[in-house]
Amino acid sequence: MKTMNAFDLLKERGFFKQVTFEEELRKTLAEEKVTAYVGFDPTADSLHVGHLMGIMALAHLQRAGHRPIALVGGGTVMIGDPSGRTELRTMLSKEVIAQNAEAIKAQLTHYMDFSNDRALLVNNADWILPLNYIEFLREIGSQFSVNRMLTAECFRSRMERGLSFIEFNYMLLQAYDFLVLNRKYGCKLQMGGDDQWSNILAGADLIRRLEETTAYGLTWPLLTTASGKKMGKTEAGSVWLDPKKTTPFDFYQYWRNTHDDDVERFLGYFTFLPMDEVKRLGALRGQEINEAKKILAYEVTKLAHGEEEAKKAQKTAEALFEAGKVSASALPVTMVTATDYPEGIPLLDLVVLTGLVPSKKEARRMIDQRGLYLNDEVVTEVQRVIRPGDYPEGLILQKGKKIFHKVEFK
RNA sequence: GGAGGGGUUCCCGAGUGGCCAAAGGGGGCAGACUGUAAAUCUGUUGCGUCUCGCUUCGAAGGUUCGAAUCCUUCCCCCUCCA
Repeated sequence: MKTMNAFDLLKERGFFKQVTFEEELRKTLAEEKVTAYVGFDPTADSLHVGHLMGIMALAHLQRAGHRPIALVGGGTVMIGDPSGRTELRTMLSKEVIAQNAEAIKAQLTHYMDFSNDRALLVNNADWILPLNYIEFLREIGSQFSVNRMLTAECFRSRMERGLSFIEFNYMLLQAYDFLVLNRKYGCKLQMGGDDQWSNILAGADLIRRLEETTAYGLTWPLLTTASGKKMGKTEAGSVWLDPKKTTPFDFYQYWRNTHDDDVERFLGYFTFLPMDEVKRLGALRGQEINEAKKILAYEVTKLAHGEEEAKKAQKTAEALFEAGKVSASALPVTMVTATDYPEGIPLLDLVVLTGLVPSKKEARRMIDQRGLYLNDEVVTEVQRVIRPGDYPEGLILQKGKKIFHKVEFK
């Protein structure tokens, strides 16, 4: 089967906002195996949903026969990208960054194949940390015009608030990354969110000047949900790819609750479903679009956590919401040692213990407002005490309509 | 380095001696309505042994019966000048 041009594929799936030399890039992607990279900052020991655009862009490219490089910004993270930020980033220690990079690689392997150098993972700490300041200034710094840099959007917005010199250098380092990857691996394409546009251009320019060869840049639209919220953030914090930080069930639920207007876009970005299927699902209206949401949630969860977990999450969700049954295996569980509470444990304490609410005060409020359920029944008695033996099978606490937590006794 | 302005609860922002756990908005949470959607409406939003107590208004001291509010020192941020 003749595969589609990778450029058209990305464009069709929505990974397209700005691009350099569109036709030329398209041609290159048709004619040769292209090495392309996306950078990820190792600010935490797990990637989260906000990184998924970059991951999927690389994964789609690999499936179209090209070679992705995932660059972990272990060096640049020590500077902090000023784009879209108003504050200096806190600096992490080298050890922590190295650990994070490892964890990130493990997660990336779910999405692409790193065997036999079919995809590469590099850490820019390897070449940025040893840099010599004077040499860097002479080789790289001399190629940049401050006047021009200041016209870049990412700096302009910061001119009013102030911009530290260290942040001002971020662009040079990112450009340098691209140059290094170009020299070492023949990397010709850098991709990123649209906030990265000026940094990507800087890199492509630098390569053109020093290597006298063309390098390309492609950005995708910055991802916000239809309700204008930042992608991947919930009240509970980020939605992580690490199952220890965000359970597969919660992960599934995050996608299951996608806004109607986001469903089609998300299917394009975050699944490998063929586009005609994506369009069909996205066209569903009213109650029917729930089908599309289930498929979205299932597919995305499958990619992140594997088929088994995805099925489990889906089953749990169906049992909970459709059959109204409270049983279910994929819920987060808290174990309570009965012997620690010979008199029984006050429900208020139990709710706090599960992490459903941060304080007893809030637990009280929750009960007052009839927002807490125990095994499907509204809790009305604030002072209720759960005695050992009351629920030998364990019990399920529910906060509001959608948040469930299982408690088991031992 | 000089002059001026400012740091308030998750965020923005009012509050200049007691009526302040601190207006208002945003956000969050819960309820109603629904499709596990959106919008809308209602309630709620420091902690606890909860008609009472404790902690909070950049930090530490001080004045006072009483301080977010007054005084002292320190830290940080911004603007203008150099």
